[in-house]
Amino acid sequence: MRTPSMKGKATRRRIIDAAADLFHKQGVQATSPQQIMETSQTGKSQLYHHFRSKGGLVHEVLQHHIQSIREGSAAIDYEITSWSDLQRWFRAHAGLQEKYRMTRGCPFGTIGNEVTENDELIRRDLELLFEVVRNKLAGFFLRERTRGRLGPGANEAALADFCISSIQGAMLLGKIRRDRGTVDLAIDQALNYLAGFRRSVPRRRGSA
Amino acid sequence: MRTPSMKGKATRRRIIDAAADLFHKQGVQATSPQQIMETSQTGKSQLYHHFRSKGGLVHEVLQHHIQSIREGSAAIDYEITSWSDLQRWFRAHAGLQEKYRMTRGCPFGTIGNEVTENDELIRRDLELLFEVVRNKLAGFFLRERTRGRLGPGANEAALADFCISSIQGAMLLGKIRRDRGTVDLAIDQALNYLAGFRRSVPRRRGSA
DNA sequence: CACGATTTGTACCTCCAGTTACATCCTTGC
DNA sequence: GCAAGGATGTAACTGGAGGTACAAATCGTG
Repeated sequence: MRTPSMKGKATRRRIIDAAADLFHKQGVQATSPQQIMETSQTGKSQLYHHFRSKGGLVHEVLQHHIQSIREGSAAIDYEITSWSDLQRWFRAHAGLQEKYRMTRGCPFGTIGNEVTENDELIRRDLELLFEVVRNKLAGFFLRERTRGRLGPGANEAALADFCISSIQGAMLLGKIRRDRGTVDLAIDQALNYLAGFRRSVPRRRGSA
Repeated sequence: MRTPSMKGKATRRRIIDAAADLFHKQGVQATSPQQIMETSQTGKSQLYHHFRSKGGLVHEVLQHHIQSIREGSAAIDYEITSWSDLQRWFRAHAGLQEKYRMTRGCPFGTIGNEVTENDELIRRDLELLFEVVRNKLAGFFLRERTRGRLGPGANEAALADFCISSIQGAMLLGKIRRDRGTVDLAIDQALNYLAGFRRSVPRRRGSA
């Protein structure tokens, strides 16, 4: 495996995409090599040529997710620069879920849920993934504070975590109930809470 | 199977307890009949004598959870009659998680996350379970409103769902990070939000 | 105690997840 | 245009998940 070549990279990519979708749909445990092969139109040899094992594939899928978030090519936009962006970020999750007729949860949460005491490597991948997300959100809150648009009494990381865990809980409940209304309501409440920290910029006059 | 007898009931109970714990620990998919047999000190014949299939066992485990919640014998107390009870309810979840060294999530959420489009029966069980929980919480909020201790602008069911999804999200993130601090912070924020709806009872004077 | 029903033990079976081995076909850099 | 090694096809293997069959034991009730 010295120079990975075009065709190879394409195959590898197809496998990752297929696996990511299947993991999202039914979780890691419930997804067999067979299904991944069929969905990605590949054979067993490709699978094990490009990836050490199923666990290795999970790792690569998560790395791919992380990369997508970082470079802004993910299904959801994590570049938040305004409160309405934040709203959009929340609502995009509900939209994603609806796209799958409320039968799926969060792609990351679904995998995270399956982590056990023995999956230390996967757990760390997920930890990193959620840290990237948190940083995106916390970055926004920090900028808002800098501009005087954020009230006191909460730190940025905590607010970011609140966003993440709210959306995770909402999507889980939404999937169990197969009901978008549940998700929308939960999002409304989260936004409601966050709005409490919002400060309108004082008319430019007294500096302070 | 006309008259289930003492010994039989005990065995059945051991199996359900073992399965519930294993499902909580590692999820349904990752739990094999073998493991359930070992943990519950039973043989394969008992398993399939008392339960139709693995799916049937999952169903019975969930029914057992529902029953436990209803009759107040669950690991967590759902009888909420005061705001401090509500606080305790939240914190009990963090406590439960810590008991397992932050390696597990919520017993119900863990199963719920594994539900797919094809598990309609299990999904319904979980839907019911979460409705029972919601009713417990909503009941409290309703009583508070009746007594004039709840501000306007939110309905009881929505607040109850907010509690549930907050705790679900928090426990998932806590498990991924293996960090209780995350959970505690998330709970603080949820309580913070809820506190905004709390009204102190007006001095008993003007009726209305 | 006898009898039928319930409970348990033992053995077996099928299927497929997950993986490896190896041969063959392609790519591509020189 | 030809090696070197990357990409793919085919076959096979192991282990265990999930479940069935049936006989033996045990219970509990008249």
